[in-house]
Amino acid sequence: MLDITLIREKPDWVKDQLRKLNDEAAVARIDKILELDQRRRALLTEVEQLKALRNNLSKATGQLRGNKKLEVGVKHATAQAVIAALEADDYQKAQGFFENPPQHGNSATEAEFQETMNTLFARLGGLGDKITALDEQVRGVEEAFYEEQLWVPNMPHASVPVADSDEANIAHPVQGEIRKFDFKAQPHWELGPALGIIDFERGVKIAGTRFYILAGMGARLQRALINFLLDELTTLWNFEELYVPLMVKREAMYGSGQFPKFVDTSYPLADLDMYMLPTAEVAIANMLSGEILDEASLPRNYVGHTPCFRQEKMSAGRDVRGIKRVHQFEKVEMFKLASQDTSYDEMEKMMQIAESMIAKLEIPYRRLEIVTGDLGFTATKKFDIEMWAPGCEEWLEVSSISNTEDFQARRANIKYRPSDGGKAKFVHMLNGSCLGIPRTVIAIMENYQTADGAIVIPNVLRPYLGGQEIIEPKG
RNA sequence: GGAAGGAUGGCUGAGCGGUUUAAAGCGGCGGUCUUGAAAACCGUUGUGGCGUUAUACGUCACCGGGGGUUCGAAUCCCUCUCCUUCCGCCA
Repeated sequence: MLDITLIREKPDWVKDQLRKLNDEAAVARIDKILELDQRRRALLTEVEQLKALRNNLSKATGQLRGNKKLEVGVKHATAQAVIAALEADDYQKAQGFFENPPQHGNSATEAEFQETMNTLFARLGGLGDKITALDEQVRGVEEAFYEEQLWVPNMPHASVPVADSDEANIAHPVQGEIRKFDFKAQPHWELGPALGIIDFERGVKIAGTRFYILAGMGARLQRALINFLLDELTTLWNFEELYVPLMVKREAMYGSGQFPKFVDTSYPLADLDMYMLPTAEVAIANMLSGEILDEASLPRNYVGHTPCFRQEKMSAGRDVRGIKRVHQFEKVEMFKLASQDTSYDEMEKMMQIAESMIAKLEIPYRRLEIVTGDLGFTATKKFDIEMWAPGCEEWLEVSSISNTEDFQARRANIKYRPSDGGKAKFVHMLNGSCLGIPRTVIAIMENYQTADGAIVIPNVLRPYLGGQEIIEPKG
């Protein structure tokens, strides 16, 4: 969610940014938002004035009734004067009578005074009805106002290259050696079944297309990789490991920005209003919602390993072979909450961490700087890290590192108290994979394959596999 | 799954339909005193929205969430969530 003050003060600038993101629909929403904002503020001013009056009049009425110092006659005369003012819709004047009661009372009895008070209560009811009606209008306008804002993406950082499509993303130099093969490198969807470590047919049999089973050393290799990554992150890089719910409430999906725009890519649970986790980011981003953190506790580094569940409707028919794009996959996710001054430094650190893992796995990789047209909904700036897969002959996105600045923090309402004691500010929230597991498995299989279809296990993973060095065909 | 009791500011805890602003204590912050500290004393203390002459002032909302009753709700009613205790079941 954007800061409404920004939209109010620089609407044209905001629209320009949205055009860089190719989001014409959001551009149209800006005028709608401004209009709703105006209506909302006008209504608020009106209803709050009435509420202030009601508060004063109700309080004064109660005090008059219980007042033991004034004679009944004076109280009765006051009530009558107030009633007359209310009938003329002159609330200020009514208030004045409470503050300065008439000098001389009449000869009313206690019973007559109570009777008159009941009339006074009834007159105040009219004010209450007006307030109720206005409150309803306010509620309607605010709902529409909020709903519109939910569809507006984050603003790109000034440093993000402006371009329309992902084809313009800027590739940084390749790190590591791209291996030269003296035989035809096979794709993992050939290697896996031949070695008996990936079973596509039986995965599809039980769950449908884009599901698969890892078997034997395939499953163990995945588990070794996950353990390697978690161990590095927790012991070397000071990340706190989290085990999180794999199903989350609807609010969580809104908080991290998946909803409302990407409802279609989620797996809802029938009748429960809960959703299968599309990424650990959703769970971790919402974990601290509504809280105010101490600046001294920032940055907070979290790592969560979870399965991720995605419908992948957007890419129906694409990447259907192998385990590159599937409905359920493992991911080790880094998540940071940082102060506003440090978030881009923290972003750079996250990239270096992810790259250090890939370097240790000894797989060639490169950084990809994402242009405006490919930024996505929540990020101000994004880098992908890609591994080379010589079998399918493509660069595989194994990590995507985003700074969302305060966009998610506004939705989830997470702030920090600055060390100098000033007003609470929204935290900056960053997320980045380290790493996407199936694609890393693909890269390992294809880079480490031998001429006879075996797979050498990367050095750093061997301790996790009882020292085993190679996965060989059976028999 | 059943029964009962709860949920109040950073924390403890009073208030249970109107008697100035949610009492009091603890903690935090600032100050006085002190060579320094402690103690004591004084002052101060949350979040969000709206308005304005905008580090300030005014105003509205917030006592677990939502809805209702009422002229007026922390207080009464409904509902949901969570917590505690007891019973049942259980990896």
